[in-house]
Amino acid sequence: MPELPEVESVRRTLVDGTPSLLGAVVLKADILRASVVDGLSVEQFQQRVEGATFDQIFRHGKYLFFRLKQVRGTPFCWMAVHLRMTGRLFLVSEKLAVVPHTRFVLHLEHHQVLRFDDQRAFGRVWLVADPAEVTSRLGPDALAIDKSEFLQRLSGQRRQLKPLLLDQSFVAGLGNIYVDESLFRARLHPLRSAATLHADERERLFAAVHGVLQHAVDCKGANINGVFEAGSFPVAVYQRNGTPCPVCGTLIVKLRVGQRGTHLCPACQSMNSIIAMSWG
DNA sequence: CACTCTACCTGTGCGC
DNA sequence: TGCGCACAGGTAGAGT
Repeated sequence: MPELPEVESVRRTLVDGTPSLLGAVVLKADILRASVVDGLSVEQFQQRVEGATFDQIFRHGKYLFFRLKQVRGTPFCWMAVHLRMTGRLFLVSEKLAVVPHTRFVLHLEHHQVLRFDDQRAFGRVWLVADPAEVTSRLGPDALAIDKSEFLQRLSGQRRQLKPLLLDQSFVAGLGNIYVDESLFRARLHPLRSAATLHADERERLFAAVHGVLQHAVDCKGANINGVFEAGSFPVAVYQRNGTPCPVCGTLIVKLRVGQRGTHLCPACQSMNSIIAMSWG
């Protein structure tokens, strides 16, 4: 499940790798599954991408945006990519152009290809004139947001912390793994209403989100049962139900919150303050 | 507004 | 061995 740290790791690899995607010219676009292209036809996608040059890449939340300098029509367009559950982007030799779950391949100069694989086929690619067409629906990037803005956005919120942090219009980039890890680090129960948080708990939440994401970026993402082989971020609670809490040794438990598996330490992340409030 | 549910996908792992 | 099924989860959109 690529979330902000994994997507950032992809971006850095494409920008800083050898060769870099920056400066690469698209010779040909092969779409192996039409549904990967969203909002325009495969033919339109090919027509606009072929001949174009990658000249900028940035990330917002879990989206990657690639600026393409075009040869005809408007000077630039943007290719937006969301990896969703199982999507992966690689810059590799054209000898490795297709594997069983390859969804599209952009053939580049020098026998390189940008390859998009996606076992579950939820991932999507769009072409937009302006990234704001996508980012306007999103909150600030969860790693870029500073404390004052985070606290400002948190004030007035009354929703439970788990669905709130998963909501990409609140902050963009957290998914199920890093929400559970952030709430564990903040010692906050996922069912707590944001309205019940004291000032010190609000600051703890910001510090936890920022600290978890920064650490995970430094680790090039997580490693869940070997799924993200590139990353080495050690999860404390995610899918670790039945194992001891790394802080207190209490067994990690799993709940369902909304439709999501939710993992926590029942001792470190107690609901005591809520119970105390209800006892008045 | 807040929430719940469904659809979109497919590999995995379980019980029988 | 193999079948059926629940499950994993990000997001959009519909419904309560």
